[in-house]
Amino acid sequence: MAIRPAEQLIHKAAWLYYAHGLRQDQVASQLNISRASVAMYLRKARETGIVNISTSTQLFTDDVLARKLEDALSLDAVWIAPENDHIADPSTEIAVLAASVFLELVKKGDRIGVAWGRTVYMIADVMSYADLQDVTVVQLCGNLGAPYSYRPDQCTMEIARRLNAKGLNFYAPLVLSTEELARALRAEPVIREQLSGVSECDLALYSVGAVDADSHLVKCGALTPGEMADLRSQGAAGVIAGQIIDAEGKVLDCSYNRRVISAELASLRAIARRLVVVQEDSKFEPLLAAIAGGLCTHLVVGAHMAQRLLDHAAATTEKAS
Amino acid sequence: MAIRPAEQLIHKAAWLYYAHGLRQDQVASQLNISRASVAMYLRKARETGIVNISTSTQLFTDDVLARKLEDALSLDAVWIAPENDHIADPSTEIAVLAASVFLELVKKGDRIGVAWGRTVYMIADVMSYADLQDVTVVQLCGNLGAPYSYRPDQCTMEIARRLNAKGLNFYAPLVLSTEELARALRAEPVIREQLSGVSECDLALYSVGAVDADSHLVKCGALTPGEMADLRSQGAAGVIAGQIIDAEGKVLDCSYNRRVISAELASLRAIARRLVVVQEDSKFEPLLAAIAGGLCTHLVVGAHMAQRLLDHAAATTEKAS
DNA sequence: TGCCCAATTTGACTTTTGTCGAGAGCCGTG
DNA sequence: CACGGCTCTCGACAAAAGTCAAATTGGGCA
Repeated sequence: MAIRPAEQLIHKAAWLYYAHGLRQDQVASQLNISRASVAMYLRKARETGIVNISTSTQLFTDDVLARKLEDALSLDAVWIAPENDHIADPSTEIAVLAASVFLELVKKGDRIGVAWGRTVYMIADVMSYADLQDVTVVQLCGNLGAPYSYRPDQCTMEIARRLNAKGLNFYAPLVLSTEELARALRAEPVIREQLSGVSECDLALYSVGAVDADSHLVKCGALTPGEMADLRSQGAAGVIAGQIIDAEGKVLDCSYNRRVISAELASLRAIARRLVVVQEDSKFEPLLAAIAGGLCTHLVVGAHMAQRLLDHAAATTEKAS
Repeated sequence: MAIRPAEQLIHKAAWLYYAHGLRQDQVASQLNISRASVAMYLRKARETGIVNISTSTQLFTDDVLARKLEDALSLDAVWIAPENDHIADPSTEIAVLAASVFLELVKKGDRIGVAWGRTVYMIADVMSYADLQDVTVVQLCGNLGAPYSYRPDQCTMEIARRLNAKGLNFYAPLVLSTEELARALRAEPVIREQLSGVSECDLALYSVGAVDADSHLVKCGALTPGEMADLRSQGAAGVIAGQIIDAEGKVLDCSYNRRVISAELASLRAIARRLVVVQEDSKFEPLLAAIAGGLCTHLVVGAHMAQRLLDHAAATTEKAS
């Protein structure tokens, strides 16, 4: 496959069609090819991000509820996906919205930290292609060896691919069996560099995990259901980038956390824009914990969750006064 | 006209169509309106920048000629509009390309300085709409009272409108009749603030004017053809933001320049990205002057001009060695 | 050189989209 | 309260875009 001429043609076709507003048949005659080919080239152009179609997500911030939430929780921006409507699947809706929001937050030259989870992978999956050449996507936490399709490195690479950006992976297990080994591995130059580079990110994308038997930590074998229950009784409230946090959003003092290879929460907090996306209503407490810990500046949730958060905030304020 | 519900509908339609990939009839049934209305909403959405379609201008930098020029003239980036092709009008082609390049260079939160001229207005005219709320467009030089449709304030406002950004105009004549008056006016707080704010811009857009009887300075009555010829014999090589520069790109020491209200060249040079667009082949010397004076980091020209610049650079290097 | 395979291109067909004039709803005005 | 004038909306038609199987091209390999 001669890649150069093909690429050139796609570019030219896209240019004439989208920038000049010619019709497909006019493009075809300019380039001396058939209209069908033009249609195909244009599809490729859209798929590869040579052309970029994006919709403003302003609508979802304009929502009064979103504004209230921003005030109540001191967040920089909140987007609320409608759920009342007859839309097929609310969790998909949230992911689609999150993908748009994410693309709107990315700027040229940005360094983006990406964590791991079903939500993040779902966002990557519905994200449209863009052409941001000098963007770097870095992985925030170690890998889980499980055969799941949403491994941390895959999330990172998929998002990097969609953005036409550089992906920076690091290959270490998320959890090790002993604290000593984790310490030693963290001291490895390759790993240390990656982890210390996290705080230089301009944007982070992650979800928050629940502390229950459904958690990926359990499903992937990092923790047994029993251990999870133990952690819960010790005050575990949620999971961020593979680490267990308590209700205040601080790292829980436990053996598990000491065995994890992941970006420190302080590094995450050093990132100016931290986009948290939550799909499941059941992750209410974990999300509260993340917000309490200052791990979230930008939030995408469903209407349901938004209302619960607002009610909670109102109740807390009332109690305090 | 109830503006809220209409806007909401446009947003929703655009969202369902572009983000979710639904067909127009599906969108129509979701929103309980006719497909024809959906089509109309979508057009409005495109026109107002609620959706954004942009094509990568990478193709035009990939050009070997562009790369050579970047090296030869030490520019950050060069885009070359093809002229050999059977494309209708090369100057329109350059303007369309420049508009795309400009949009690609703008980042969120940017402050953009815009000067004045036929070229700049033409770029504004073909520029597609975008939704960049926290961008500010500032006017770089005073106004000419002439009835031309490309007055500095109009250039600024038009570009601001296209970007859905804030436009910052200042109302002073470009040229005054005495040097004292110009000095006094420059000292006015409103004007001083505007001019000193120029160096804080992140991006500038301007063209360069020729020193001849066709110049707008002559057409608008700021200078007589005779005065222009005089300036030329004194070493005037071009016009940038209403100011006359010599072949080295320095402000020419003349009464005219002292009577002008415009951003100082030093302020312009303080702007990180200075996009210069030249349409006419006749502006070769003015462009050389602008480049010599470091007033240009990003350049959009036609293939013809590009070749001339490269030949000139090669000749100069040869002579020097 | 000639053959084969894969990728690309094409023409014909279907589906989707854009557009236009007619009609309906709405508001301020006389 | 009836009357233009206005915009918004709809249905129907025309134009454009998407799709698919068949044909062609080109390049590697025996």
